[in-house]
Amino acid sequence: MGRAPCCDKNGLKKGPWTPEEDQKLIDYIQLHGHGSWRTLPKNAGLQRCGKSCRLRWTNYLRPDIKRGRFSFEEEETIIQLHSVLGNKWSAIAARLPGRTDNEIKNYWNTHIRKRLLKMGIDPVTHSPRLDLLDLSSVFNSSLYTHQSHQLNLSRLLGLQQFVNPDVLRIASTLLSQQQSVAHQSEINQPDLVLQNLQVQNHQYIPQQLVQPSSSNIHQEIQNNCTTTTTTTATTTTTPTPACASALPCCDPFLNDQLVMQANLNQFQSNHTNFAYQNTSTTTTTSDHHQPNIWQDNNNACVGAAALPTDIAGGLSGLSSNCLGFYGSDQSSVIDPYRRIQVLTT
DNA sequence: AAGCTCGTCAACCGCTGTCGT
DNA sequence: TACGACAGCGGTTGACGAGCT
Repeated sequence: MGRAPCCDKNGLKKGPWTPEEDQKLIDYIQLHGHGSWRTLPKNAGLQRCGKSCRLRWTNYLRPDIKRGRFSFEEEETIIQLHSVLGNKWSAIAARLPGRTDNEIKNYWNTHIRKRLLKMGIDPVTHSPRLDLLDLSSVFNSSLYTHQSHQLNLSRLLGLQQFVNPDVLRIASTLLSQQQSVAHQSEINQPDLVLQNLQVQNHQYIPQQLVQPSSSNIHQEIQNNCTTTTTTTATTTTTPTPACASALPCCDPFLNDQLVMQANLNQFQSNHTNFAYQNTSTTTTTSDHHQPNIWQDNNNACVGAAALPTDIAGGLSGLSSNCLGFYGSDQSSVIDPYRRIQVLTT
């Protein structure tokens, strides 16, 4: 049983604010400041709870609030900050003058999050959702040489920065076992292996896709969100529960998975190589005429050009959008727009 | 024109952290 | 140290409008 809602007490009013109520609140705060929100509504002659007054003021009536659509720069900032801060909306809002946490949260959930999903990017981790990919496409393509029924181990090793190392180890073990069995029985049947690998890889986060620790913001988050325990033997840093959402993890959003799987299926049928399709694009982060990568899936593939060829080839059956977006260097993780610039100059 | 679906966003709910006693 | 009051935060809800059939 949670605490009773404060507005249920004393029959206080709920729901949308009227212009008269707004004016009362504005007048009172301009004269006296908000002081104690608990006592404010009574003093201001409002039939509202203090919580409701505070929310109305901070999210709507405050004079320094900037209203209207988010600019491209604001959107870019939100994405960058979210990649580091996670769902710390108030922390993000603190770095966007005139925007409230509520506004940013709404904008994220209704605009940005959907765009990322459409591109095959996990909006929580800001990394490609490899856990949703069909690994059979990997093993049925260039990783697995059909003629010889042998696994291309060099290419498999090239995957290690994207795939759970345990999965790779199991993959190499099982496939080598299977190769010997298949060789004996002349049966090539990787299905059981792939089923196992798919499950194993489901929760894995590629390490190089974790944000770099060089930025001040990231350092701040590390300071805020981790507890360090030192023993005589080791020093371990663990995320505090409150900050778990800010750290890369795979959330089980089933709807998201359905959306992304649909997109990945589309990508697998539409994109069979990593060649950058739009090399004429030249852009800078300060150029207001730069193409909006959220609106163009092909533009989001630019990072793939920088992938090592063995990896790119090995992943030819995977979503080029997923891998291309962040590429393989750290800068692209924190700033996808700068990534475009780097690759096109 | 009516009904339906979907997107948007203001507002609410409940939990957590902080501070004073 | 324990407890209560309060402020703030993040997730969720629901009203409303636009677009579609």
